[in-house]
Amino acid sequence: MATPDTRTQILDAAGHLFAEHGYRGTSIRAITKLAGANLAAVGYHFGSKAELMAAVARRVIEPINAAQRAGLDTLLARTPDPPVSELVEAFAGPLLDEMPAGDEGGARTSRLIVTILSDPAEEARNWTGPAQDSVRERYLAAFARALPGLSPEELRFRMRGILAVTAVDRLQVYQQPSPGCVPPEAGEAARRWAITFLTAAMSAPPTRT
Amino acid sequence: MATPDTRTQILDAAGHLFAEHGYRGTSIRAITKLAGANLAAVGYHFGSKAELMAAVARRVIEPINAAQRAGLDTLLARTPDPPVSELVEAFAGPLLDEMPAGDEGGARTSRLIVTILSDPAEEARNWTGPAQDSVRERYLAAFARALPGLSPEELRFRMRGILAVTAVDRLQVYQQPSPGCVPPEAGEAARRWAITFLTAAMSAPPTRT
DNA sequence: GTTTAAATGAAACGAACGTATGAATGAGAC
DNA sequence: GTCTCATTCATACGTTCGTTTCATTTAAAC
Repeated sequence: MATPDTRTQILDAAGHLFAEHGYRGTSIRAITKLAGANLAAVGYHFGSKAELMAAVARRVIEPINAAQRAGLDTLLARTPDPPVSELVEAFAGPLLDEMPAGDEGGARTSRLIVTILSDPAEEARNWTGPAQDSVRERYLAAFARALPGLSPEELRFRMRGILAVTAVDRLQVYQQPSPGCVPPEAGEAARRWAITFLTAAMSAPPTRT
Repeated sequence: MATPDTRTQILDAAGHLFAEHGYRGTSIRAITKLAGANLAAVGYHFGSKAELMAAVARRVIEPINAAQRAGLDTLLARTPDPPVSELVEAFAGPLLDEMPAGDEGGARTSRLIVTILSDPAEEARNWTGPAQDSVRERYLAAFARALPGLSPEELRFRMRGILAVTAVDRLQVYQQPSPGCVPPEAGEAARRWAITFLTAAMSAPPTRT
């Protein structure tokens, strides 16, 4: 296959290294070395390390956003009031698909998203762009219709719970001790476990006040 | 009040800064400056920056572990088979208590735990010590008795879900747009929301295979 | 008062970092 | 051939980092 251009190679290398060592733990030198490019290539193609990170984040998150949006469109085309379980599937499914358990690339994507979401730097809030905000608001409205008794605040809390469960899936805690013996079908199983877990959680009756 | 000793002042300052800017985003110079101590004090009292982080992590996590352990002891003293809701309360409660929403200190603790759990560095896995492992295994066993149909793998998945929901509570996503208008009672409300959310999730029937 | 050990202070070390600069290289246009 | 412009390259700059060193201070023991 033809080797991709320098810009793409840098994006790939940065995706690997940011996921593995975090934003601050990854140097431009390490990225360009892994990409087989010159040190100055990052400045030339992206402007700065922060803008490179933003490009990496966009490349990871945009397909997820698109799939979430398409899933909701499909649901709403069928009925104006989709059930909770299908909303959960449409919202969490793309997240789980992009980071399947037991898959190396999936673990990397998951770590990358955790890196993005958990970075304390203020600028990290602008890494993802405003596109996902509109998707979230649409799901928020759909969930609000499906869960009429829920206050907006508690609903936001639960939506954040979905994000937490899907994104933090790959944190090492509670992982099987021997990483080598993760069965190959664990990816699909974990996907269904997550849907079960989240559907039950979202469907819980409102907390009585 | 008497000013605490240098060691404690450094621990306090490090707790603030690690939570706010992450491990790599915080310099020893910033810590000692905030603590009003000399730059070399970290090396003298803790040995290195990494060991300082481990001390900070232990100080935050140990009370949570102790409360989790005590809660389970209380439950098991009453009945050998506590219901799921009470197990969730005993396990997640101390986590939520140490990082109440709407409270500045709670937000800091939450961010600190996210920093610890999400740090990609390998050494971060040794920041917390082995004490919490035994607590987790005990809860794992208690949940297994309360949820007899669940496979060990799915149970581990759900336990990780508890951790995710409680720890990631404070990630900015889905936060109210205007941070000033968070009602003061939001802390206690969020606590109950989390218990509701997690109890329903843990009580879900096993995913059919 | 002298001794001793713990604690603090000021200063420096080498290394790694992000970024900027200007020359070299390459391929297509004319 | 030569001009042009996008890209790549080697190199350097200034900063900040964690750590170390060694002198100085402090306070309790004798």
